[in-house]
Amino acid sequence: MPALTIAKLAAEGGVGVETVRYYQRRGLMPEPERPNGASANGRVRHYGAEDVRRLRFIRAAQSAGFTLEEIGQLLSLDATEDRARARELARARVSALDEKIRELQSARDALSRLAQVCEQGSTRLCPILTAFEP
Amino acid sequence: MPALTIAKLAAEGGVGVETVRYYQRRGLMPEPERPNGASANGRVRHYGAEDVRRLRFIRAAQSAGFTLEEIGQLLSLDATEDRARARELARARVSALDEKIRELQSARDALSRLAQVCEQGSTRLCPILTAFEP
DNA sequence: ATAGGGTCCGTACCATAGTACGGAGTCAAC
DNA sequence: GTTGACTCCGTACTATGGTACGGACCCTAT
Repeated sequence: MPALTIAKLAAEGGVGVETVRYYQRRGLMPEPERPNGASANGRVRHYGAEDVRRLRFIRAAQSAGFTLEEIGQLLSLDATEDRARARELARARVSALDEKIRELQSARDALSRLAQVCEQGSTRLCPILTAFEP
Repeated sequence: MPALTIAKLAAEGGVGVETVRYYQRRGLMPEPERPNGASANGRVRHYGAEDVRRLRFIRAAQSAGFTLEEIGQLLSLDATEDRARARELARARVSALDEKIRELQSARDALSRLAQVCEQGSTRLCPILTAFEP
């Protein structure tokens, strides 16, 4: 356990320090105990490998389209081991992703066609407004 | 040209009236001339097929990941017929979409595996936190 | 001619996900 | 034993894309 400071943790997760603190406020990241020893308030906290995993999970789940709210649910499900609910959330997101992927794929194809048609030197128009029409 | 009111136009585009007005404020939708006839201020505006196309384009471009800012650029490019720039924007977005699609696909697969593993009655754990780990 | 529903317009408010700031405390190195 | 970088904490502000509200006005049907 490498005993990271918040800046190191943030770097491991590819985010800024303020973002980690924001996740703490939202209850997504734990606020570790301050090592009790001196003036009660203001001691520096340290983080370990678990925190890095958790932070990376949050980022990955975000890129999978979960909101921070939903990610909070997932994290507590992970603690309570409510498999049924977890499966439900995962399946719902898979469906949403399938639809989103189809949508992006069709947008991608439309834009790709547009770029072709708008080739420099082409005599045809560049029909931006109708690019997405079926 | 069917002469739509703003509510009909919004319905055609699948958005709310307030959203159309928001797009007008942002300069994405034209604010049609008021039919001059009576008290100068406060006449009801009418919209036609062009407006419907424009509104639908905005929604489609949004789902392709363009921001409203970029959509504004696309719309003015459409007016000026700057093909080179249009091609550039389209190509950039195609690349971004390709990457996004790959990302979503891999998230989808991870979640799909998770849902399988979290099958009810399964004796295995439901490893939410590690779902996205390679 | 009047009632109701829709429009117009400005301004305010919302949710999401951060980002910035300022003052105080802490810690490691020199 | 002080300097400089970093931490802690609360509060405020940002960007994006809307949504809501309220008072005035308009328009159509009855």
